[in-house]
Amino acid sequence: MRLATWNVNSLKARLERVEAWLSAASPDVLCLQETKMADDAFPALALGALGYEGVHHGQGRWNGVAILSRIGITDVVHGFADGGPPDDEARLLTARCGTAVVVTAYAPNGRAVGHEQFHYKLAWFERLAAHLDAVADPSEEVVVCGDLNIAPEDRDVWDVEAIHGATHITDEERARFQRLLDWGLVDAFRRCYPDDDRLFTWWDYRAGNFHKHKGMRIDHVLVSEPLAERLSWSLVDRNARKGTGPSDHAPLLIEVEPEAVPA
DNA sequence: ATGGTAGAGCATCTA
Repeated sequence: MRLATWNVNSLKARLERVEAWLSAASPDVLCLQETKMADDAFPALALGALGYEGVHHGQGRWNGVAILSRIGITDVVHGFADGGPPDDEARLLTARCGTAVVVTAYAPNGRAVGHEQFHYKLAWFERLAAHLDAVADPSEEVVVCGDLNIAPEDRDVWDVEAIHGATHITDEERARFQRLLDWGLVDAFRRCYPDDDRLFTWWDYRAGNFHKHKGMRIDHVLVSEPLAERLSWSLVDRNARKGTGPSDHAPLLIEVEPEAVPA
């Protein structure tokens, strides 16, 4: 199974690039974040023409997440299944694709440490942990992916001193990321590149940061052990961040070998 | 120089 996650920063503005990328990269599952559209604007026909079924959880101007799959989509859950009230913001979508439970997430940015939105971010990760308990078990095939808006380590940031005191790198946020790993998930990209620093998935549009390689690794694919033990490779497609009209995020892919079938 | 760009939608808000 080939699975990818991509914060597209508006699916409407990025549809042609998404279509071209699907054809070139040929993922079985593509999780999207920041679609910035309402459910009735989701381009199901255009994506269906490429062989992908899609489910979308949106609200209009902001946020919005989707799962595209050519290996089936069932058991769709919009938002949190933790028993709490509905989230005001469309940031979470869960579905079964083939044999895997796939959770796609667009975590809150946090804006500034101590800001109301920062507390919302921390609480949002608490709910995500409870959501995982409700929809999946780490002994099965589970993928939690998306723009988590956390750089797990200092080496996942271009210059940690330059953003000292900012969001994405605080101990509180990193503890929430670690909690996902403790639940039974493996950071697939880091497992493939244990010794490489400054490999990023996002670069600010401003000040030519992409070309200066000033970015962060804030998009992640976390997989349960049954998938991690069959993980073949992972990569960030930086070419998709180039050219005219890119998202500020690059797609992140993983490839998992098929489960061995006894002869 | 406390900046810069992009998207939604038409004044700002969010990132």
